[in-house]
Amino acid sequence: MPLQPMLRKLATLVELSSADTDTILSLPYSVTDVRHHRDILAVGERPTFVYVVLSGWAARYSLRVDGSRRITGLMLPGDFCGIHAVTDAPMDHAIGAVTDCEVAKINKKAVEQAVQASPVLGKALWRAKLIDEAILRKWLLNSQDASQAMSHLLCELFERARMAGLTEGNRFYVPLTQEGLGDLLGITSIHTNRVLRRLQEDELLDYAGKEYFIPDVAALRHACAFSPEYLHQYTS
Amino acid sequence: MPLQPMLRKLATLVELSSADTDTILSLPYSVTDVRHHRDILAVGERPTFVYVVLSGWAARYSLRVDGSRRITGLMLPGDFCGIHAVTDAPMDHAIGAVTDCEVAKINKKAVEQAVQASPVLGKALWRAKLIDEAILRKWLLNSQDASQAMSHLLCELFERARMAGLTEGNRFYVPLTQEGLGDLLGITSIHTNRVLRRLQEDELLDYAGKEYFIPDVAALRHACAFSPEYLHQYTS
DNA sequence: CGCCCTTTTGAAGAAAATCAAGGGCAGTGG
DNA sequence: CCACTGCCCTTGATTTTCTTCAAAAGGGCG
Repeated sequence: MPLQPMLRKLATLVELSSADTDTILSLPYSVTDVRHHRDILAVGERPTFVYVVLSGWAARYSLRVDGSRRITGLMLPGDFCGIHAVTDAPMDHAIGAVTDCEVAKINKKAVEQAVQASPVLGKALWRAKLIDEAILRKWLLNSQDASQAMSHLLCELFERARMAGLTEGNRFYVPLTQEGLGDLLGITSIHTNRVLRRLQEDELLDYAGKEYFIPDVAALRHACAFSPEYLHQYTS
Repeated sequence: MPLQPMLRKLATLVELSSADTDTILSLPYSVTDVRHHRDILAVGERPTFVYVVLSGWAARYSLRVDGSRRITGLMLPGDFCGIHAVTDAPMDHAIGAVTDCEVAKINKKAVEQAVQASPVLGKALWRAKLIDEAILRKWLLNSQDASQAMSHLLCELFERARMAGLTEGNRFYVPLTQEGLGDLLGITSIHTNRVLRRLQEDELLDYAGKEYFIPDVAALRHACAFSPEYLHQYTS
């Protein structure tokens, strides 16, 4: 069942009855393959679908006048975008595939009907949006100090990858170059490199290529005051 | 009618029928006065109301371990917060009054019922949230260069103040100290001062105390690539 | 093997923080 | 009325952080 990653994600947001699960699994969808660096949604486009990442990573990003890029959001398997479709508004930023991705397109009307049938689904969409917003606030909050921002980002990505079932112990894969990480934090790739090496020296982090390893999660979290609650505002 | 600012705001988001207006005006609410620097919602609190700012400015903020503050959102008259209430999640940040404020508290259940009665209201709430998110993305995007960030912020505030009916020509009032502006941009008050003076020298901006004047809106906008679409993703 | 992309390191320069201090202005109280 | 106080704005000097420029060293893949 291809929509499995979405179900997994939704299950972290709300408690799904088997009826809700049925509603979701009966959603009509089509799966598209998107090659890395290709856009899933372009600036100015008015999405008529809700998009769910099934495999791979995608990112919200904007380009500046000088050509530099800033990533303003990341989507891991199970994450969706284009909920935005409810508003008929044009995209003020783009969403691009970071790696080759499988993406499910679900018709906006079908989503609206599903929300009618399973109100808890509407609640889940709200929660997902609020988490997106909470993440943006954290990124803004941590943007003062590159080292702290990096540590916090890695804590966040580790946690999100873990929730998506993409970790092995304290090891995980981040399919971004150091330049990509820089675009996330708003620093140059050179500075990204130095910050990473520093964390490695301090034994808060280890990495080889795009494989990352956190020797001591508590220590890394402590270094950047990371507290995971904002990622799953799930309490019911 | 005290809820006037909220109506005005909603009218920028969706087209309200007179029935919708009636639904909104019949919402039960109570008005509270909040003194400046007091919290409307504290960290950890689980809001059971939706709060609407009727007069004054409020801000979302977080405190860092070192005591410094970062403002991650601003609320002008008509703006609401605590929509968040739908999720029962505890606040991961605080909302405080920037100036003395009048705030309306509307019971969460009443809001849910109003959304049932006037679905367009639900759409408006979604739009408002999406605009909050778009603003956060812009702040992140512009956080690279203090001068550009400041110009962009002032363009945004002018536009938002204008939509709320708080401007006189190109003149408007920003009830924040330079330290407050610094907390918005993530820079020190000293640097804030230098950036403002620079804009003044360049004749992109004039100010005296908290009164700001933009001699040439197009010029200021051009300097920071400001384009207002993200503020009112209103197209229907 | 050779090429391209990415990582790594060095050195110089710009942007912003920090440290330090003076000045204006409004409110308060003698 | 004036001195005092607190808050905010302003400016200068110094230090830290990050960028820019430059170049070398891996690493995967045709």
